Amino acid sequence: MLRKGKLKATRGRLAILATFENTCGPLSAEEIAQKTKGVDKATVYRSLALLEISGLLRKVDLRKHATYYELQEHHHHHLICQTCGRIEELAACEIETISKKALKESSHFQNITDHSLEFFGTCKSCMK
Amino acid sequence: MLRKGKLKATRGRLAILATFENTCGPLSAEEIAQKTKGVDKATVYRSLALLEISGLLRKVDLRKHATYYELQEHHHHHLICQTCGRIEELAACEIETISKKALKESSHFQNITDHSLEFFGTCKSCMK
DNA sequence: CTTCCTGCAAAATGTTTGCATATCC
DNA sequence: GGATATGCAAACATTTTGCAGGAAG
Repeated sequence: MLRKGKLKATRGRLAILATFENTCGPLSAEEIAQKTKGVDKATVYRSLALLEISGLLRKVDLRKHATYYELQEHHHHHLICQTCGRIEELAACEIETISKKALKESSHFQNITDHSLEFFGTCKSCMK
Repeated sequence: MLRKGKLKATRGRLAILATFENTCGPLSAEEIAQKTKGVDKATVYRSLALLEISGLLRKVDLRKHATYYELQEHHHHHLICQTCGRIEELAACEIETISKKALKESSHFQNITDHSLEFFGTCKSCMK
């Protein structure tokens, strides 16, 4: 898995990836550092950056102060409750068309390599 | 403009809004504090939070460490160059359909009030 | 005149860096 | 063995908070 990203399989990185696999949903750097015992915070930040560049992880925008990451397994987006923070995963994504139109409309961009799409709203239990 | 958001029209808030109108594109809290002379950083952060809640400003995800805001005038999204950070504004947004499908697909959410959609890629001058 | 806003200073939080040592291939 | 990753501690950046005085409705 790490070799696919052209990265050395070190203890720290393996531990971080293991943490992701034992959790569902996005994690902040802080949370990862906490859950991954025996790995320094600095290493966590450095690893997250590398893992993101090599495409194993992806940043998620939750509109919080901290940076969140999740495993780049299948492409998907999120529904985030603005009240309690609950996160639901959305399977479908039909954004390719929009993306192509965006590039066509653009005057200065050569290509689009990535996008972020998150929906914010209220979940049923916060609604009452 | 502030009254529409049920906020007092204070010196600080007026100054911050003025800064936005004198600039094009998203601004970070830091940048606003710098450009808006005579207003304290703490006031800037407090005001930005309020202005966002009342819908006059909106957060923008640029995948940088700092939080960016922009005036909530017309609805639009951005194209962000991953190399130089150049930002282009996209006029069109046909995401309503996707949003409705997302809500239908969801099991726990009552409504969707907002979304964030940004495209990341490379601009022509960074391509060579 | 009452409520809310503001500045200042300090603290909390989140992230990055330098350097010596340890680890991976 | 050589390049790269790690831990530790310290620096840095960003955001939040407490409190006393000031401004808006």
